[in-house]
Amino acid sequence: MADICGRADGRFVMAGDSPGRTTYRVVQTEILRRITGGPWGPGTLLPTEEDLAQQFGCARATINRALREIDELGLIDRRRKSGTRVRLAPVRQARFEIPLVRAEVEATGAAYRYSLVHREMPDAPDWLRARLNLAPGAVALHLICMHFADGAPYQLEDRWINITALPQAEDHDFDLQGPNEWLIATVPFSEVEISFEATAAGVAEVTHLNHRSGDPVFHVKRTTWWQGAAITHVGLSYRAGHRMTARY
Amino acid sequence: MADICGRADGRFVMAGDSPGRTTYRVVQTEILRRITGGPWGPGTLLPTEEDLAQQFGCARATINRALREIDELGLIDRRRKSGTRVRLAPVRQARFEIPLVRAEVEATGAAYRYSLVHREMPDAPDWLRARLNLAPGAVALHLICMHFADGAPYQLEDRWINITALPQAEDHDFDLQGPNEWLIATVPFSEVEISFEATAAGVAEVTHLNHRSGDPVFHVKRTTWWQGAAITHVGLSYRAGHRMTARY
DNA sequence: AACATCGTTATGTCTATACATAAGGACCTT
DNA sequence: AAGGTCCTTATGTATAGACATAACGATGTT
Repeated sequence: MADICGRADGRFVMAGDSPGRTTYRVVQTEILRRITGGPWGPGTLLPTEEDLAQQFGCARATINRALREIDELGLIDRRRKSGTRVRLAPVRQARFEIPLVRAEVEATGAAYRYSLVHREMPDAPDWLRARLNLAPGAVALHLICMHFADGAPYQLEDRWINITALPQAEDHDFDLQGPNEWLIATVPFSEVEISFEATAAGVAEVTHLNHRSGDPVFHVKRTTWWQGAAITHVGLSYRAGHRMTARY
Repeated sequence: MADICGRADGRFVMAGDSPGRTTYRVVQTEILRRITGGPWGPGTLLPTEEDLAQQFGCARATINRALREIDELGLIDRRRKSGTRVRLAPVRQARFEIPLVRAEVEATGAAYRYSLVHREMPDAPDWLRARLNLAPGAVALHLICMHFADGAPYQLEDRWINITALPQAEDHDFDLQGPNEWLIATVPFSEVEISFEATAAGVAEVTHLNHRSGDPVFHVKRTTWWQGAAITHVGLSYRAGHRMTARY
């Protein structure tokens, strides 16, 4: 990496700019180093952007960008007039990528297979009507699907689709393609609420995922809106031992 | 919000700038609107930054910032020379804030209480030595703690601390303050790996969380490093019915 | 002491301009 | 057809300079 050389007068010199090493990144790295391991512990008031620009020998806009991104990480607190302060307790946040099941399976090197287990279009049950804000007596498309990894059950999908908002779904054939992939192609930019919990295996999980009744199941519920209208609600049950992992 | 008025010549006029409405935000909102509901569906090649700057009547740097942030959302794909394209399938990502248990409990309006259940300093078991990269025969500080919400069990914490890396931990009194809060104050800027899973209630969960044996438990495992050295590993078991929720 | 006013200051944003850099495409060679 | 060279183009970054805006703190008023 580009070296940063401290000098007696407090100025810094950036040297050896290897490819990919932009000024704001070098500055950012150095500031992060000072915060996380160096002289700028929690609570420290940083020099002003102008001072830092002087010290690093760059424009204030460059310092501003470096600090803005560190702010987005949750490590510092920036306020007009008061200046930039290192947070006492950094705001911890984890980012999870939510992949398609297909991608999730194929990323492990396993072969992916999909199958539609069940399809019907009953009156929407009360809990679903409440969740998707459906009219009384509305019908909804109910799909149960299985996703396999190398032939073994991987995920059970229990999906409801709002036919009023998405009438095309009624005529679509979900035998070959999972509803998720179709939905993403049809309604690409939706709002999502997702939640994770541990549930006990019921009849469906016992039948399709080879769980024993009452076994712990990693379960995801997801509701999707588009332009204010609820489109679909899905429950995903994973095979035994499933984990979600992230770093931050 | 500030209105954007389309004109016959394709130019746009920004009007009615209410407070907080900056140019790049207005531009961003309008571009997002065109992508998510308007003419720029998946696969569309957007005009160049220069063209957009012309159309919106602002500088290219402003367009650049708006597009850069949309890129970070995972909605577009930007490439030099090729230009900016709307992703066929947006990259879905959820952000979870990882709060302190105390904050988590108090956010629900409940009163928080902490208690130390158990403290010892045995030889580190093999699985822990592997995880924290400890020397053979190393000892580790083992703490079991409970977190209560309005007097009811909320979370069981089973923590191991690397005494070699953090010798202060041995002398600290964890009777009043949870190890998490102490660690955050002591080692504020650490790297973390976190994972979620569904496990079956064991003896500890039955004893402290009132689960029945084998009940599903929402379980979190977290390992923390600082400057390359593993500091601590913790397992968190939640009371029945716990959920983690996010929107994106 | 409580409160309103106002100047100062550090960050927030915007602009015009410049140069850097990745990469598509045309052209030429083998 | 396959491969290499060079030109062109759109994004990526950096800059100086300017004005906007939130908010601390001092000053004056009730």
